[in-house]
Amino acid sequence: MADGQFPPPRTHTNPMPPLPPSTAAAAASAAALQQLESLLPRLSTLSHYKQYHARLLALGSLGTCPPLRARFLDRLALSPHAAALPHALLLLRSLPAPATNDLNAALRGLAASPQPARALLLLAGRLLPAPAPPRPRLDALSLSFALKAAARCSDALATLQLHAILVRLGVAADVRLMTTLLDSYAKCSDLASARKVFDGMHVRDVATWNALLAGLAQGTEPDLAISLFRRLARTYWELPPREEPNEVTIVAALSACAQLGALQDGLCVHEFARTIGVGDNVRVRNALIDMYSKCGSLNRALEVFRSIKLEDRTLVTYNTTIQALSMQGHGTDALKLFDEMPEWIEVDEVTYLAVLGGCNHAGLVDDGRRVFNSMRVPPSMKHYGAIVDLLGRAGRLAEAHDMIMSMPFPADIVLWQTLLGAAKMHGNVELAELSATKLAELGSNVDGDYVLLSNVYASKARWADVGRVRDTMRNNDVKKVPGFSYTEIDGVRHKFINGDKEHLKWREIYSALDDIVSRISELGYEPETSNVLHDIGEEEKQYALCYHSEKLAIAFGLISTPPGDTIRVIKNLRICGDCHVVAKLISKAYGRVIIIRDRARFHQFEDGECSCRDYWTTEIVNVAKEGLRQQQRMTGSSTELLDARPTMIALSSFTFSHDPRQQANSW
DNA sequence: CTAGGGTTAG
Repeated sequence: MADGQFPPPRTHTNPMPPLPPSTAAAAASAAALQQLESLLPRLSTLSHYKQYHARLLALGSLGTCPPLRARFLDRLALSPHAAALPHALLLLRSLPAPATNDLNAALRGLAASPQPARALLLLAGRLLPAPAPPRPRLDALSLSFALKAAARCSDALATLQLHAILVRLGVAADVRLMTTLLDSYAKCSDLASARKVFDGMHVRDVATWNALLAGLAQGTEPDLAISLFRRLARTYWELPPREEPNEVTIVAALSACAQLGALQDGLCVHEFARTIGVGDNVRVRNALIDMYSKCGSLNRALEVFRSIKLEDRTLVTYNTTIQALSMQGHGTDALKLFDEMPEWIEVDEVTYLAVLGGCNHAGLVDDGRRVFNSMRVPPSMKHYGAIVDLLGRAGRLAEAHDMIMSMPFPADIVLWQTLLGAAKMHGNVELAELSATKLAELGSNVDGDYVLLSNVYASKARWADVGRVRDTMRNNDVKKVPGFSYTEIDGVRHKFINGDKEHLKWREIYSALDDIVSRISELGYEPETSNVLHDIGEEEKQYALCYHSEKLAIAFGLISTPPGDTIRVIKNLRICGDCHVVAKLISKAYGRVIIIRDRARFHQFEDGECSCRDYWTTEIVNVAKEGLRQQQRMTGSSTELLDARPTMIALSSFTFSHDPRQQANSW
């Protein structure tokens, strides 16, 4: 059958005629159906699917054999072929009376598609043109697929509505469905609701625990994730019935440790993984590489990498290890590993991001360009971000700007921030102004942008312009991104926020900082106050700078560990230029190795030098990146919506199986 | 028959 040659869609006003009641015909049809059934698993090309569809039509089986029809629809909707899903929807539309399983097949396919929001539209009856065919009853499976879709487009409102519907539908005791619900809340960044669902479940299994654990780990609560993991691990030693943690538990827990840079916890999770016998699992090992690398132990990370047999390594194994080398500034090694990847592993966009990052951190500009030019996948915004940073940082501002201009899509906020940072670094007023203009157009209103622009003006002594930027800041209610740092002492994490006095020992810490400043002043330290944004006096500026969270963490580390011990600090943003200078001087004055992991990479300070060779000290504040990404995920997934209204899934439009009065009437 | 949880990312 040629493309698009289906009979016109049937509606409830134009139903499929019933087959004649002939026993001979029925027998023949039964044999044909059996044959079709055995053919189902072997369908692969779109042509196969169309031929199959044609045969179902010819046999009249679309109406008489709903189970086969639904299974066919399910396979069709999930087929990777681009035209398969639209075809499945066409088929669904042609059914005079779709069954629950037909709907579920389409929901499943849409939920897994690049536009998951369309699954919600289908559920709300807004994907089928009027007059819509009668809609089938929903079951737990329908909601499971819909929740998956809601999670994939971070639609918190849809998750809430689906929660209401599943309660009304009487399936709120279904462990799998409730786990999906929990997961959806977590993926929509509503961790409070995810926890409530967890707490309200009378029966849980390991997947339920894992869903909450992963949600906390990847959200804003890695500390809670580790507590939850401890709770789960404890039950392992109890008598059955108990939860059996598995490799998924381990991967999620390692992810929390990686985010926190919690080496002690990470080592415990590794030990526990061996105890429960999943220490050899590749995904566990991939997560171990990441955990060790983010905890600053590149050696342990590489040890795990080498322990994975060549044939067991996956794309993620390489991506993670290349990223580990990149973060430590080992760009040449990252490139080498990239070149050594077995040819049977197809590289992806993450591989390129890791390699380009490695070139960037090591200042390998030409290698980076070469890699970018030889990319085997179309470069995304992030790849352009990496190459623009690479070129801009190296002072090749014109090339960086050309790169932005040559992109097949308009630059986003982060990209202009990158160019602005580069313009600041190299004192290019024109590009700084251009970037700032674009940032204003795009609605960015974060302190870092203004600071960079005002610094460029200040470097050219254009004080009137500096004042203008400050006025704009005052008028615009500028957002500030709170910077914080952690340091771990004897397995306990201490968190510091800029200028905070929450720590029990804050007096000692501040007095230690005063000592530090006077001691490194003898080595020639002068505070670099131009980085402080507030419109405040010089003395206050020094004060604000002096108590950056990483300085508090270093000072605390210095007074809490024996002389000679390495001080490790983790920071959420990029380290500022002044803190970088201070860390170098402390490492010299106090004979300490200081390792700071910032948003982008590791800095290892030793004897007055940093492993980044001062190539990586600008203070671009890549704020709101998470929020931005989420926003892009949502809008990206909604581009093909019929309209921009939120998908309201009206409770009143459903029939509920436990209500006999409504059950009889299937719309 | 068809469902849930996982690592890498400017």
